[in-house]
This record gives sequence, structure tokens and C-alpha cells, in this order.
Amino acid sequence: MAIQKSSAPTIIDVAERAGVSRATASRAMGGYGRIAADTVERVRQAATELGYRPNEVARAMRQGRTKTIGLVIIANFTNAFFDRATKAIVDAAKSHGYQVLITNTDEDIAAERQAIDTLVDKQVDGLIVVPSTAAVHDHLATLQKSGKPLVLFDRRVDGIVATTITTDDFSGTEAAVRHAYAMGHRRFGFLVAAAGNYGHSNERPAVMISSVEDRINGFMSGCADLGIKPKQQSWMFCEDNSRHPEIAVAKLLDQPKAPTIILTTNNDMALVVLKTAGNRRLVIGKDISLITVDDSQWAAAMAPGITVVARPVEELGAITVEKLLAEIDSPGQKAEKIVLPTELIARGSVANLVMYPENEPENY
Amino acid sequence: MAIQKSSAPTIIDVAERAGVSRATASRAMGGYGRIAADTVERVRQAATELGYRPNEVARAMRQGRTKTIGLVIIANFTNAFFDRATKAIVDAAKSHGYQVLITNTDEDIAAERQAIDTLVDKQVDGLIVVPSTAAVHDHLATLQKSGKPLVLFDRRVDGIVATTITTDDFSGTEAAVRHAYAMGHRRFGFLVAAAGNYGHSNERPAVMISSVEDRINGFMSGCADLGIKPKQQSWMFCEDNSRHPEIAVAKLLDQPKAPTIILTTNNDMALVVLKTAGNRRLVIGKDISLITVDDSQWAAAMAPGITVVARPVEELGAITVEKLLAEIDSPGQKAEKIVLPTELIARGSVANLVMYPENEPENY
DNA sequence: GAGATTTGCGAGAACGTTCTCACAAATCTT
DNA sequence: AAGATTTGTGAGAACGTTCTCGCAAATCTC
Repeated sequence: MAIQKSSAPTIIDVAERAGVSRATASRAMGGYGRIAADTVERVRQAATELGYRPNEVARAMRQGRTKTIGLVIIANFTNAFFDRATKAIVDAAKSHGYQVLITNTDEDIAAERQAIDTLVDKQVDGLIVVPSTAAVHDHLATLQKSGKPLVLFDRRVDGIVATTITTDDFSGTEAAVRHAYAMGHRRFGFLVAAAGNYGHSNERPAVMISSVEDRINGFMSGCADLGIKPKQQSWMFCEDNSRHPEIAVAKLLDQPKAPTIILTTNNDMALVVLKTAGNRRLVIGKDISLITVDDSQWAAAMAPGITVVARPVEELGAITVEKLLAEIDSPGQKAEKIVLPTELIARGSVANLVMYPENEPENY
Repeated sequence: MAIQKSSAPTIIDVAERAGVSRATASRAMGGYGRIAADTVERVRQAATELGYRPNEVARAMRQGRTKTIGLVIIANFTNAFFDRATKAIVDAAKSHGYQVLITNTDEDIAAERQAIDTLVDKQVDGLIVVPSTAAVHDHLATLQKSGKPLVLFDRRVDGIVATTITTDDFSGTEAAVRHAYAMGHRRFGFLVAAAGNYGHSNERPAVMISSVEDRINGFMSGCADLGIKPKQQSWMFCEDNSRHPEIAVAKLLDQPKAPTIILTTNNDMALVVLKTAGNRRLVIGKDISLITVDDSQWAAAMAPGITVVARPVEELGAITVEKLLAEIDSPGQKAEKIVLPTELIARGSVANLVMYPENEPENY
């Protein structure tokens, strides 16, 4: 009568059943080293009979690699960008035989530090980090010094020399301004997401996330090129996930010469504009226009559709994983700054004002 | 001159520096067993100086637990429900000191099998699975037989005795029907997501996911109670992530006596209704009404807001993790079927037709 | 057919931790 | 003060795998 093994079979059980040594069994399963073809067959047979599955923890311990990468990302409700990115990264990793350990930081630097520590403790082979701020990066420097491969996603951090994958938000936002201008808009509202306990204000915060920085610069560049003067621009910086965006939108709309179009730097902000417009019975694409960064299914499905600056999320994720794995496989890759193009997708949320001469710049 | 250690310090390095044995150093760091207070102090000091961090892989190997749970989930673009659930689960796990390995199945049973195998190989302490189908479950049975804790999320699987956390979609959908009826609607379109290569049809597929099954039953129960006859109902089953939903919606709307309201079983379908309505210049909440299952930020922000059956995603995630950890900590828990309540959130997407007598059931 | 090479396999160490056990020193008991 | 107990520590095994090394048998070389 066979003795009931309580726990899962190990390579030793397989070896015994096949009548070979541990080493040989391991070779047979791993398909490496010198080994006779019929021995492989015998061992594989025994493994199947026992339902043997290699213990990846033990393997990781011996080999010093876990085939796991860590993802430190922010995940909030509405901003589907990071959700889509997460999926893209998980899928890309899987296709290369890697699994992903995910940690949310909710844009909190303390949580980010802790997440990195935890992932390093778990011996991930490398990390993909969406840095929650550009201002603090000693923990990233420490991480790099330890030799752990690191790739930054979506946001640059000056002072950290690491491969960084971002999108061309400068050009994207600039294109948005040009499009609005071409549609006859001359008074621009600009609603900028600012992380942290910022509240809302038309004063620019000292430190901004690089992607937002790029959008700001793109906006300014577009305005400068087209001769849109400061008095034609109303800026509002505010933290998302609070009531501040609603107040900020109200302030934008309640000005004597309210903007005809609002540009928002993310979906959270765009939804607030939508909501406020709805409450005031303002029709999007008619009474008030809107362009936002990041495409989404709802932006495409709504009537009218929302004009957006779309970013290639899936490619972004795939390239990020590729670059990280390259560094894992052969450390010492040179740090690259990869910038993927953005695309303006014009839908119906921008009213066509070209027939209304009172909007001409002469009036300013 | 100190010799430069290339790799991270181990407990042995700490022990040497503190002048104690490996065992003592481990006790000091782990805070267990008999150990003198000043020894603890000395070891901790040495550990800090060296920047020692315990290798969780080695610890996992020795202790037979990884403090990691596996999540096998479907993740598609629009249906934010699972994205939110993922975040909820990750956060809940973290608060209990667990990390989460995530794998997407994209509703594919082969991918699901493979994902489970991979996670088990990685020695996760337990799994949370969103089963992609109720029809196949031998792999889940095998998993359970191996003794690995398993909790099912959002979908029941008959034939598998495991703790299952779902929502009361029956009551939710029934409430949606009642609400629509109260608003004067008498012709109902029902757009049901069906996974797999189903195409679109008004014939009910043989096997459905339990949550969708519940929604169907809730719809039928509501109709039966209110005396809504079959000829007042137009059903459409179709697979999402394809063009079929668009065709299905078109068929619903192109009937001689088109429904005044469409109920959809998920956000994907709702967005298709939105899109089709927009293309046809039908105004939501006026020319055509809509209720969908699952709330979202965009459903709340749109004008008009979309009336939804909301589900408590965060609680769902938290309870799921709790139940799984309970089973991990003390195996042999009895399998529970936990059903959390849903809530109908009435917004503006359901037109008030009570003034229009031609919609009375007498006309059918 | 004798030496050189190749082939196949096993013994044992190693990865970094924790845990069991044993034992000496310190403290308590009466 | 002698025995009993408690306290603190270290030696060594164990987790399951892979990898290095050595050795015997088989095969090749001329």
C-alpha cells in the first residue's frame, strides 16, 4: 500500500520513482546538461505520474532570480490610464515568462518607499516605477546602487539616470491648443492636475510631475506660437481626488470673460468639467468645449465624443517590460529616454466657433 | 580596508558583525524565542549599519509560506469593475502584509488554467479566482484537492465548494426593472453580455456566468411581477469586445415597436448603447433610456447621469481577502456564500414617460 | 588495442533563512 | 549550598532546487 504523501511531490520523489539521482532528475526536467534521451523520458514519465511541479521558490533561491518583476504604480478610480498600463505590463511580462507583483502607492511617497522595499525583499528581478513625485528620489538612487534593474514609467525624474518611457505630451497638448484655435477658440481654460495637498490655485506649484510639466509647456508653446496672450488664458492647478477640481472649474466658468474651451490634463479633471457643465445645463461641444489628455472608451462613446490627446498605452507597457528585461538579462544597458508619440483624436466636444468674429483676438 | 561585498548582506554578515551566531541573529531580527534584550539591540544595530534586509525568498522557502496571494482575474478595457476590484484586493492584501501576484485571463479558460498553475508553482499562499466560465471547473477541483486555499470572486461555480463572494445582482436588476416601470416604461430592451465566441442572438446561451444568470433572473422576475409580457421584452445576447453589441443594439432599435429603455448587464454594453444613440441623434434619457449594471465615474459625470445598479466593489475586495487569509491562517474553514447588496442609483438616463398613455400595457 | 575523448550520472555543496535541540551559565528554591 | 529551573546561545539540519565536480563506462582515434 502506497504511503499517502501529505505535501506536494518534490524532485526527490520524481528521482526515486525514476530510479535516478536528484541531479539527474533535475537535469531531465530542466533539459540542460548531459543526459541520455531515454533517461529524460523516464524522468518525465515519473514526474507526470506524480503530478510533479517544480517549486519556483526553491528554484529562485538557488538561481538567484525569481522571474518576477515589481510594479509600483498609482491606481485611482477614474484615471484608466494606469489601469490600462497595468494590464499592458502584466500581459507583456507574462509573454516573456515573468509574473508581476503589483503595489499601489496612491501617489504617496511614503507608500512608494515601502513598496519598493517590500518588492526588493521579495527579490523581484527588477522594478517598474511610476514615481509619485519628481522632488524626492533618494530611494530610487539607493535602489539603483543596490544593482537592481529599474525602469521609470510615464514620468521622468531628473537626477536619476534610468531608462524612462514617456509620451510626447508636449506635442500632444500643443496640438490640442492648435486644434482649438483652428476651431475658433480664443479664450482658454487650462485645468492642471497637481498631486499632493495642494488645494486649488492659479499659482503654479514649485515641483510638478514631468508629464504634467510637459503638458504645461506644450500649452504655453502652443499659445505663444498662435499669439494667445496671457489674458486669454485662465489657469487652474488643483489636486484631484478632492472637491477642489469642482471649485476650480466653477471659478473658470464664473469669470467675466469665461473660456470657451477647457483643456484638462487628465480624465479625472475632464469628468469634473463634464459634471459641472451638466449641472449648469451647459452642453459640451456647444456651450463649452473640452479637450483632455488620455483617451477612454467613454470619451469615444459619449455624445458628443470627447476630443482627446491619446497615448499609446499598450506599446508603452510592452516597451517598458522589454527594456526592463533587457537590463535584467544583461545589466549595464545604457539608460534611454524613450518618448512615444501622442495623437490628437478630434471628436465633437470642441465647438466650431469660426463663424463668430467676436471671438477674434482683436477683442483682447 | 573593508572588503567590498558585491551582493546584499545576509543574516550571516549581521551575525558576524554583532559577534553572535546565525541563529541568535535570526532570533534578534525575528523577535522570537529566548534572547537577551541587549543582544537584540546589538544585532539590530549591526543590521542597520549593514543595511540588512531579510531575503523573503529564503524565508518563504524555510517557512513554507510566501506572504503572497495570487489573483486570477479578467481585465478588459472598459469594464472598470475588475480594475477597481483589483485595486481593492491589492490594497486589502497589503494592509494584512500580503502582496499580490496578478494574472489576466481575458476570460479564456486555457489562460486561466495556466495562470493557476504558474501561481501555484510560485507557491502563493492562496488564490482568488474570477472563474471565466461556470462550465469547466476540473482545474479548480484539482487546485482544491492540493490543499491550496481558494476563494471565488464575483462568480459562483456550481460543483465547487469554495467560499464565494458575489453581489445581489438578482435584486439589483429587478430593482432596475421596477424603476423603469415606475417611470412609465413598458417596452424593455435587454442587452446581455455573453462570453466566448457567441456572436449575437436572441437565443439564450446554454451556460452563463452566474452573475449574468442572476441579472437575467432578476430581469425576468421583475417583468413577471409587473406583468410585463414577453412581447414587451426584446432580448439580445452578445459577446463583448467585438462588433456584435453594436449590431445587437441596432436590431433592438430597429424593431417596429422599439424598446423605450435598454438594460445592459455591464458597462461595455452600456457604452455601445451610448455610442449608437449618439450616432442616431437619439438623446439619452429622452429619446431612449438606459440602465446598466456597475457604477463608474463617467456614468455619474455625464449629462444626463446614467442610472446604474451599483455594486460595493471595495467591500467586495476587502471581504474576499479577509476570507482567503482566514483560510490560509487556519485551513478547513467552512465554505461560505457571501452576497453583498446592490444599490440602484437613479440619475437622468431614464426618461419619465408617465404622462404618455400610449405606452400603457393595454397596447400590447 | 591502447590511449584520448566523450557521455552519463551521482555525491555533495550551495542559496539564506528558521527551527529544533542540546548545553552551559545564571538564577531560583529550600 | 546543592539541586532544580530558567535563560541565553550555538551547532546543525532543513526547506527544494541547481550546479560543480569527479568518476566510470562508452566511444572514438590512429
